[in-house]
Amino acid sequence: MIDAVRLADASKRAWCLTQKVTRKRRATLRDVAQAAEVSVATVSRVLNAPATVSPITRERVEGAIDNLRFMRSPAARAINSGRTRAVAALVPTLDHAIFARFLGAMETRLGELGLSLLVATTGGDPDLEERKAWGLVEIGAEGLIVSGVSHSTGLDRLADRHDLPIVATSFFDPDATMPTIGYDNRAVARTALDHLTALGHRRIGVIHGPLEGNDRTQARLDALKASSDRAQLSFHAGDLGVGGGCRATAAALALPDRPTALLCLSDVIALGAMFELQRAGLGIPGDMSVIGIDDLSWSKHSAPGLTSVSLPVSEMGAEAAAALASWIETQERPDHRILSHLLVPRGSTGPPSGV
Amino acid sequence: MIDAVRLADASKRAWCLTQKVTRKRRATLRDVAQAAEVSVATVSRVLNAPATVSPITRERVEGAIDNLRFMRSPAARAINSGRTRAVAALVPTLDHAIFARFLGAMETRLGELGLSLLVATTGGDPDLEERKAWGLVEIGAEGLIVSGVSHSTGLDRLADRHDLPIVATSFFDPDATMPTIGYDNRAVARTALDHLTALGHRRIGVIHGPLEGNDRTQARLDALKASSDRAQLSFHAGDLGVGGGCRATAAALALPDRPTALLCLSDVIALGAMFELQRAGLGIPGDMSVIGIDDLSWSKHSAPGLTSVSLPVSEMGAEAAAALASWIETQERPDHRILSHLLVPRGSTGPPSGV
DNA sequence: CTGAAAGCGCTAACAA
DNA sequence: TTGTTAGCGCTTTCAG
Repeated sequence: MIDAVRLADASKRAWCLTQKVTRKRRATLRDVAQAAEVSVATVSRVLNAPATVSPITRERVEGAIDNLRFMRSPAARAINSGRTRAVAALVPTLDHAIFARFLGAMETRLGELGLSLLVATTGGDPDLEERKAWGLVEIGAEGLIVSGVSHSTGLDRLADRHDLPIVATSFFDPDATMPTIGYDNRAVARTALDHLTALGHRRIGVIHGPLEGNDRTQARLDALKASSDRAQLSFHAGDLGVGGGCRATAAALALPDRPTALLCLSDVIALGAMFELQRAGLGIPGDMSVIGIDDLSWSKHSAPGLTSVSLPVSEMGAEAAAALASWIETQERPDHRILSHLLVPRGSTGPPSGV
Repeated sequence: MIDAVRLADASKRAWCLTQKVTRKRRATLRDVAQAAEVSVATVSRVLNAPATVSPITRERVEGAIDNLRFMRSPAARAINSGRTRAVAALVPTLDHAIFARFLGAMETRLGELGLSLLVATTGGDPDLEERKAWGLVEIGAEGLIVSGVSHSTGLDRLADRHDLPIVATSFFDPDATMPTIGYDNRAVARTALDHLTALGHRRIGVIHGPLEGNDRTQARLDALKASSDRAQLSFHAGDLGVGGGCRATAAALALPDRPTALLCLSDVIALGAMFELQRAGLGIPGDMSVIGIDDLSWSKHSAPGLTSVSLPVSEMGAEAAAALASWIETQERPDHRILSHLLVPRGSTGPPSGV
């Protein structure tokens, strides 16, 4: 019945000013126009270019807007502008400081650029990754930032099919089909190893998490294996998280020819290693050196401070956001970008005992 | 010129089948209809109710869809359905395990419910909180879940203005204007205190983070102060994070009449306390008991295991997601909901020395 | 089973 | 400065 009113000859302003819109139906631009006795164009103007409307009409319109508690429909705006102003990030999990930090930086940067962030987690499952990616696009993501798995072809299909900007992060690979913004995981691992060998360590236990669907861990491990002439390396896998670090470390300690240093592929794992060493009554770095990767915010505060390779995670988030935004804006695909890591030596590493 | 084609008499199917759509313009429903020689309605049907279309036409249409790499416009769908299928969460920061875990659980649940998650961070700033909330709604969030600050009136205005479903989490308050889903922070703090006093501690140092814009910390502190007849409490504030815990702990240790136990208002702070104690050469729990709140995933693995009050953070995320979804779906505002916490005694607490 | 046509709520020419 | 009027891309009656 509201429609009947609308369809009535618009020039004949015979409607009743005091009519109450049926409760629960949200006010539209037309309702406002009607209430303010102006055209929809005028209302649209006070919304988008207030300066072009005479103060007096503007006030009237604004009054109507307030009375009717009007809000523009995002969908209708989007359909006209062709833009939703939202992009999406796909990460394996939020329950990991490194991804959380990454997303935080990204969200902040996107906010500055006037974009909102959709977040979805994949649990490291390529299938889910693909499904969620489609879902995100279907609800309006203008671009995607993926972190983690990423080498799946599903995303390539999406990118191709939809001309969707997708940037991959957490690794750098100039040969990848989509732009990558990240660090060189092989170099990162080598940096850690170099630090240990430079201190004189020759028997080193490498403590790492699960490999499945984790390119980063794999790349680091590969680099280490390729450098195994520099030291005698033993590899110990654990589950995700601190617990995994504990168990893998226990395995390393049980070795007949125990390592003099532990190279942990993440700070979280290193924390587990430190706990385990403490339980074993081993001193750090006196009995065992420990180095991590990530340089999480607590690493500098541990006792002793954890030597770590600092990864440009926040920078990566911000850069990825900026790259994606510019891609969307200019239609020009951004270049791959490598970010540098940095060794942060602290108390947890020292020369092997007996040197 | 494409439009010229479109405007040509539609019944006269005189267009060239091999014409290539101008590259870069995304295919629309009409393009598909044209290519498949059917009406837009039919294309829409194969998209939304494939069963109602004859297999042969359907195949033709699907072929066209593939050829033209067609994807429906989310905006256009939303404008018709009135639904965006996205909700938003507003948290102080992502850089904190507790919020990350919360969001993770929420995203998972929302995914099951067919909703996507927009995430924005406020840095604990009420102004930013309000701005971001409006922004999220303006790009299409159908509902909001806030965590942290939340007592700002700005959100109430938003809720009122837009009839926007907003649920508040991380605390429980049946008198709040919006539905709250959370735990009783006062009870949580009392549980921790009870544990310590039951063990015989009478001088307890309370280690906490910043208060500004943090209702949860404030509520916990209030409860503690109200119970100060049970023990002699000293309060030590630190910055956010492990570092803050270290410094506040150092202050507590410097007290002339040193506490026998440290009640840390979060596990992160407790980690800082443990590090600091280790640096000071004090044994846990021999020289000093430590209890935290949160029961983060690493807490059980520390050396010794950290006694903590487990907070139903994941459950809270899932519940909040479900409540918001049902609110949106049924238009019925959900009830407040209180979730229970649980003391998890581990090795870091014991009777005071000398008892 | 299929098509024509009327919108959804808004923006943007183009006129007045 | 303001109004008229086409659409945006899709869904959805209502007829055939």
